[in-house]
Amino acid sequence: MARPKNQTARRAQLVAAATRAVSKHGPARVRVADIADAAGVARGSVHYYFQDLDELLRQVYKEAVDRFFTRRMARVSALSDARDKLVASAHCGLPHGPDDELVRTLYRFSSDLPDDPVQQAHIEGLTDRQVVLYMGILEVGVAQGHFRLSEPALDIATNLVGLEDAYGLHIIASSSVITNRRALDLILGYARTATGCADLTPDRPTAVTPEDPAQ
Amino acid sequence: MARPKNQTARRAQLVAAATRAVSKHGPARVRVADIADAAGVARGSVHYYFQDLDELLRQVYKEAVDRFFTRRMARVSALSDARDKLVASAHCGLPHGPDDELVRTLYRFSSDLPDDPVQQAHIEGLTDRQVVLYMGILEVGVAQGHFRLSEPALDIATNLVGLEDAYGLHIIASSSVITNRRALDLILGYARTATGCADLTPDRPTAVTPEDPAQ
Amino acid sequence: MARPKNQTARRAQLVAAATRAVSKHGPARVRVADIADAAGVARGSVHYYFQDLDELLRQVYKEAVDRFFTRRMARVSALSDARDKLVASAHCGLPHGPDDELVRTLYRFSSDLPDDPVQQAHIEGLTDRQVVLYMGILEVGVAQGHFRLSEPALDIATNLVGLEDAYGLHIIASSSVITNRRALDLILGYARTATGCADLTPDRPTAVTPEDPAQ
Amino acid sequence: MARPKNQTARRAQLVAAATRAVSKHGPARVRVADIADAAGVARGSVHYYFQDLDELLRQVYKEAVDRFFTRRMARVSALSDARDKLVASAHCGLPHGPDDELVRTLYRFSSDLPDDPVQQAHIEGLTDRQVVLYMGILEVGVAQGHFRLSEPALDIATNLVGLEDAYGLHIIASSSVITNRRALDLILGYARTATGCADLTPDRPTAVTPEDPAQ
DNA sequence: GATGAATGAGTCTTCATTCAT
DNA sequence: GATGAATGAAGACTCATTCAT
Repeated sequence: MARPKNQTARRAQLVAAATRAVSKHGPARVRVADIADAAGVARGSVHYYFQDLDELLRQVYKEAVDRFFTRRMARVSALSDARDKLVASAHCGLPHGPDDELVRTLYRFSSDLPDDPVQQAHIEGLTDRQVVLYMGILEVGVAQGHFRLSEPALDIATNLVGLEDAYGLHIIASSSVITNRRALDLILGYARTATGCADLTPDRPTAVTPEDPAQ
Repeated sequence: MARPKNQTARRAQLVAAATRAVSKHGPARVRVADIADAAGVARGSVHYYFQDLDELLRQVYKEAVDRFFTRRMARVSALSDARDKLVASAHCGLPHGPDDELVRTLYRFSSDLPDDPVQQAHIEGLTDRQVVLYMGILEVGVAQGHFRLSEPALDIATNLVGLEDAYGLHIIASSSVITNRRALDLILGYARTATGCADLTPDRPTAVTPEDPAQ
Repeated sequence: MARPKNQTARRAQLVAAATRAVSKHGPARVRVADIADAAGVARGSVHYYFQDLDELLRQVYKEAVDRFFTRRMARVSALSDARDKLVASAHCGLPHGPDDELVRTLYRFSSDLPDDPVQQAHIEGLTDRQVVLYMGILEVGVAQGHFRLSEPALDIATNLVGLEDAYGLHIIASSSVITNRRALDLILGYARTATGCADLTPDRPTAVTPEDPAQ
Repeated sequence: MARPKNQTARRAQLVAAATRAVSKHGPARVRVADIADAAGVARGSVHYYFQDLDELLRQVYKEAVDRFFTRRMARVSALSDARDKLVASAHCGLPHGPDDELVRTLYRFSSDLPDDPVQQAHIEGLTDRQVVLYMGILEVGVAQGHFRLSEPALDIATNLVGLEDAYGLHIIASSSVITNRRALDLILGYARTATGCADLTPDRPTAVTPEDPAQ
């Protein structure tokens, strides 16, 4: 709580603006001017709150990772049936579309990590956390008697995350073949095969609010 | 043959150098100086052979895509058993390791596509071609009686390519969890499940030279 | 008394802080932030009391000159024997050491006079006043029968001031050769030669407080 | 000789231009644009030859010190009579006038040395070398029977250098009192007193070219 | 054919100054 | 009275591109 309240709010505003700007231009090409414009402030103001562009970008990345994972966790843990959990997890692991800024930003960073090992560790951590999430879901599903795994749980979980990653990139890139819906079908198709559970369908009724409007 | 012979050789040399440079710095951060240094020529020479940096980068991307796919096609079509084909395809769709310049360059581009729609079309095309390749393999496998598909061939093929993409990115990023070997296991694990064919193992004897030294 | 009392006190506080800051960074490199920090006030406050940085710096210079000369005058006029006067004057014309902020500030300005002719006049005035001071001492010494001048009084006085200037700069620059003590010896050596008075020794008993604690 | 000839020439040209610019604005206020303008080149060109402004400024300082001392050494060693040597040394240790760029640059640096200890060592070295020069002259004069020293040779030499420093600063600052001629008189006045040699006059015939046109 | 000197547009960054509170 | 958030002008530095040789 060292920072006064306004400082924090302004920084958050700039991080949000920077996220939009990175989503659009990528971390390697984004300019301070892009961020300032997106935030509606003068260029000098960016440096009033952040030492330099790198510090701001690191913050953008860190928060994107956290928000992305937090969002999923909240969605998944609100459900009890493993089948619901799995479908929900797949659903919100994928970008809504080419304009999903949060996920888009994440992908932009993924191929442009500077030599900073800290940042590289972050991305590995994100993947690991997702794998662990799916592992838990699979184990719950087995315990509930819904799933019968054809491969080790770790392998299935890893593959699910891998497919999400890959299709997410396509969705972000505005692929005409892989849309959000098609990606979900493909992932659940694999999930059905790997768990032997035919109930894993995209339109599986979800108990929670299907879309978090505040994000 | 409008271009003189030397012209062509020099351009190829520069494209090769640029590929190395992009592999290292990414297309958004690579400098003309990096490329000239990598090629062992003067800076001005780059513009003697290419209108501007963008033209060179486009060429780098185009050739990387072509070489990547050509490599796989050659490997796969040299085999006749669909099981061999599938294992070989998976094998050479993955980067050897973090230093695989060709694949690394491809991934670098994937998250940094400029607004150029032509280049965006290219990457979609690459994915499509790979999917078609796997589709063919799956159909041959069915015809040969080795495979019994649990999902539509298109879906399986798409998933296989997706997994390759995802794990390739991890390998390139020097992930400690997903190595080339682990990725191959995971992909073949899925392939076995989806085709019902237990013969799809990483060490499946390959008839061709296991490693092409020239890239 | 147009200015309210507090106003005056605050300005003095800022001038003192600015003197410290200039002593450290030099007038050309000192920043408003340095001064505000040194004074323990907010940055904006500097402009509340001074139109701009230049005005404050001019004030710093003016006061440094005045304080420097006032200090000497007080010391010298408190003594009656011309020999004591001369030794005391030499003593307090030199910086105590590299950390003598007042003199350090003066020297910092000396080589960084802006094109402002007013400020240039100030420094000439300072030198002149010192020369006049020494002239008076020499004449008193002659009258008292202690000194027998080998050159015109003006020349000796000018040379004494010149030597003080030169050695002061070395002391401020942390010279290992020219310390405060060595400088005093050299100056008095010249003074003995020029006045033919062997009594001009550094440790000549001084009747006043040897050190003014308030600056 | 690693650097090609043109590189060297261009760098020298820029150092000369930078010397002029520093002479005018001081090292703390000189801008890259000032230097580029003085050299008649574009701003970017400055960075083509020097890593950054600091590197160029360091070079300016180094060369000014060297040239200044070399000039004196040449003049002094061309004479054999110690009286001529002393007068010549004093003559060319002083700036010709307010526009003497070489000396002006030197003085500009003297009060604005950054925290760089290397540069601080340089200035001490310059003073030391000058003192040694005068020491030699004094000893020769004694040996030739012209001088009879009233103080230790080291003290006289140090004082002579001190006076030169002090008056040089005044000349540079366009003092109306201390001109080149007046400074020379004062210094030689002291020299006559300290050496007991009445022959040390400003207009002492000098055997060499009185002014080096190429500097 | 090739070079590398030279350029200047584009960016980041610093910091004096303003002003609402 | 004082503050510190916010600004924008100024300046250093980078680097793609040009061009004379």
